[in-house]
Amino acid sequence: MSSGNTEDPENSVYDSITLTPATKKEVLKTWEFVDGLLRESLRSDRDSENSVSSEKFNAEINSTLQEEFENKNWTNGDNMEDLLRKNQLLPPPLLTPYTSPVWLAPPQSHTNTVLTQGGVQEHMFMLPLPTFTHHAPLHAHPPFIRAPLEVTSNTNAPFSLGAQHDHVFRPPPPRFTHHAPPFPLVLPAVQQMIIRPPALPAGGADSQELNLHSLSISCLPPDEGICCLPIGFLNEETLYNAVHAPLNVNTSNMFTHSSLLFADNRHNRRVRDRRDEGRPYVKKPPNAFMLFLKEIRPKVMSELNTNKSAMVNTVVGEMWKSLPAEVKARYFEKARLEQKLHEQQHPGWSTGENYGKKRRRVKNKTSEQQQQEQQQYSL
DNA sequence: ATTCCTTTGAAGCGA
DNA sequence: TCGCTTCAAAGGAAT
Repeated sequence: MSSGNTEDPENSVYDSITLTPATKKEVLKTWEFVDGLLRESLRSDRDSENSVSSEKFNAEINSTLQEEFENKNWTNGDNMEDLLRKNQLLPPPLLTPYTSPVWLAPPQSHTNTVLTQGGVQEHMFMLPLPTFTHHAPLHAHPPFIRAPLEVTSNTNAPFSLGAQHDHVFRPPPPRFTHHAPPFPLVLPAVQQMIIRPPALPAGGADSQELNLHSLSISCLPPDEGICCLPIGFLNEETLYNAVHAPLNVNTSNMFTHSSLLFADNRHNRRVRDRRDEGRPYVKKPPNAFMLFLKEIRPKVMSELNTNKSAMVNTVVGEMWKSLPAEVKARYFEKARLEQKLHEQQHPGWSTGENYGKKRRRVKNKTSEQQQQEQQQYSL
């Protein structure tokens, strides 16, 4: 590693790489932005409110899982396989307190047998396996820039679980590699970083919504004459407008049962194109990182005062890698639900249907290859 | 007008 | 099975 003075990050980063003082300054300033963002996020979204959010989130998750179970949408075997496939990335969905696994009693008519760490557990349905619960890592990996890096625990400032799921740790001394990304994150030594995932559900304690990416369950006020007015169809689904009956058509209140509303016209265009061919373009469900990205992007953009998504995504990517597994697990679980929902909404659909539909410019391709591709697309 | 950039994870595809 | 490619989101930048 570098022989630079790690106690003076601004001057030691790094002797082996030529960096102008301006670049160094900019990089450090950038990190201050990120640190400030995270601290502000921690301050503004604190304690009890988030606790309720977590409980709500867990309740919704458990409810959905129970429903899936009762409907036999999946089995214990499926779940175990899924957990095993994801290795240790699926500690239990419950978040606070981090002490006992979640137990869901199966319907009386079922006499399920599930495997636990200690052997066979009968007549109980457990999510997830306690094995993963107890082995969930209790420390965060410090953020790092790029491979090759040896990410080691910082014994001077061990990771600690703060209120709810705040995670405090000290980043390692700043490092550059020869493959530094365009937007390198350089972490000044001894600077403390507080990462807090967005509260779930996004609406906070008072929210009446469980916001899955592909399904927003809206609880309308019980009275006040709100009604759902069918106003058309979108991708084979009825599109409703929530209105004060019988007048006041307000397009801002539109909602639909699924995800096929896109704010970006470019994406709408793609959907339209596919529909014109007789088949709607069904997007693939988002993975865990995409859900995290979608939630935290607005805050990052706001705090960094930039609209450059590529830069923001790089920052969020570093944040994601810094999240402890038990926090990531919430997003993996949410992504799993998204996928289940997607399967139900689009039976028989596979990601292969979208494969190769996007037209990309490809670097370093021969003109012959590009010609072949163009011929393919024109078919 | 269209594609790239940039991230991680899931899945398809060809060898 | 393995390694590579594509696509999910997003919006400014590049083509």
